[in-house]
Amino acid sequence: MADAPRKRADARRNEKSLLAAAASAFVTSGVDVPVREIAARAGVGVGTIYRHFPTRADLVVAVYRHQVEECALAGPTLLASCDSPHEALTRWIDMFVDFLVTKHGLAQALKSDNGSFATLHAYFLDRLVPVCGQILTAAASAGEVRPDIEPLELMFGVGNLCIGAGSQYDPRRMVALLIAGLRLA
Amino acid sequence: MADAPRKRADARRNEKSLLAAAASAFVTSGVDVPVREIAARAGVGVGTIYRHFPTRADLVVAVYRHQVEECALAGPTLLASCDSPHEALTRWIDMFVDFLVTKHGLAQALKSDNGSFATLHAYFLDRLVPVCGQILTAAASAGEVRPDIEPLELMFGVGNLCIGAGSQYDPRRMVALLIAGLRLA
DNA sequence: CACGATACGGAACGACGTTCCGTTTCCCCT
DNA sequence: AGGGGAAACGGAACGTCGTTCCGTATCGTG
Repeated sequence: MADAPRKRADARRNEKSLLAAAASAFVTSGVDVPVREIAARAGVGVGTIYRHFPTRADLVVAVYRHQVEECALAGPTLLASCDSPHEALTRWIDMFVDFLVTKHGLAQALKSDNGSFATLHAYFLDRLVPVCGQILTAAASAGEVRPDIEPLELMFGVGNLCIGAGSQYDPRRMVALLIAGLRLA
Repeated sequence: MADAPRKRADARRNEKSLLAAAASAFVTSGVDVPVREIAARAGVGVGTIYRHFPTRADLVVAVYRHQVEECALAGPTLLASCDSPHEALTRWIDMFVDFLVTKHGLAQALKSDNGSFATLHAYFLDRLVPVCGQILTAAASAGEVRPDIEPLELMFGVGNLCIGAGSQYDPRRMVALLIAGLRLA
């Protein structure tokens, strides 16, 4: 695993174009944008997409990896800087919500058991669930929230609330309601 | 609008087959089951489906109309028979959740702004939102829940929580959390 | 029974995801 | 420098899906 066997120059170039094209296509048409359109924007053939990113999930992960990382790192930071674990939880969840709602159909894709999204699923969860768990147990230890809620289910619940938010309700408000329900009387 | 101009016998027969086939197909493959499969199960051509049910939503509405009606009627009943409006709210929401989770992809379809689901959307909302609103205002008047939550947003929130429940969490439990968040301290 | 109205079936079309392979491009080695 | 094999490319082709359309079959009435 020492040194990665350098890929060809055109391959690296195309991968970059693809990432840029996908990022731009995602914001205008959601993560469900047709493969052909991403290919067209990047000026490559569809085959090239599949070679670099075998599943759509791989592409989505690659595009959003940076932001997911940011969200994961914010967890410990918030926990250290906030007055109470509950405040940290609220702030972190808000951050997570903001991330989800700005990406059309991302949460949608996350819940899908479509198989082709399995990678996406796994990546997001592996990275974020432990962070959420850390904050959650801190808050539970402080007696601020119920101790019987798993981070996994909380994150799925929040994710699902963000899916359909559309214009029907304010996702942050609705999620806040859910978080309020966590509180111990 | 006096008397409906009797349809042909074969047309009525096919409509029945179609409803039965769709109902059975929905439970085994979700409401996203391919049109061709419903047609095959009913022993008719695809054209026949579109003649009877111009959009998929019309078919779904027809299949589930009875259960939606039941849910709508239960609202006033619960309100009258329960000790507190909040208990009625809890019970009614539970009923709604049970209805949603047993229909794969129904909530999914409900949130979709796909256009072809507009009818479905409208029907469910027209029928259930007023009922939810009635219970909600009763509970608010009794000082049991926050008065600033609209029935529409609550129902969407609950619906979205039911969408991805899958095996990740118990939808009733998660929805209960949301309802708990409604409570006034 | 015959004839118009009504309804039927499934071929046909366009959009999409995905695969596959003939062709092009790159990069290393001599 | 330049040649050859590996790596990567592009887009045609295939299967699936929703939807439309119209020639054909069926119904029910006079």
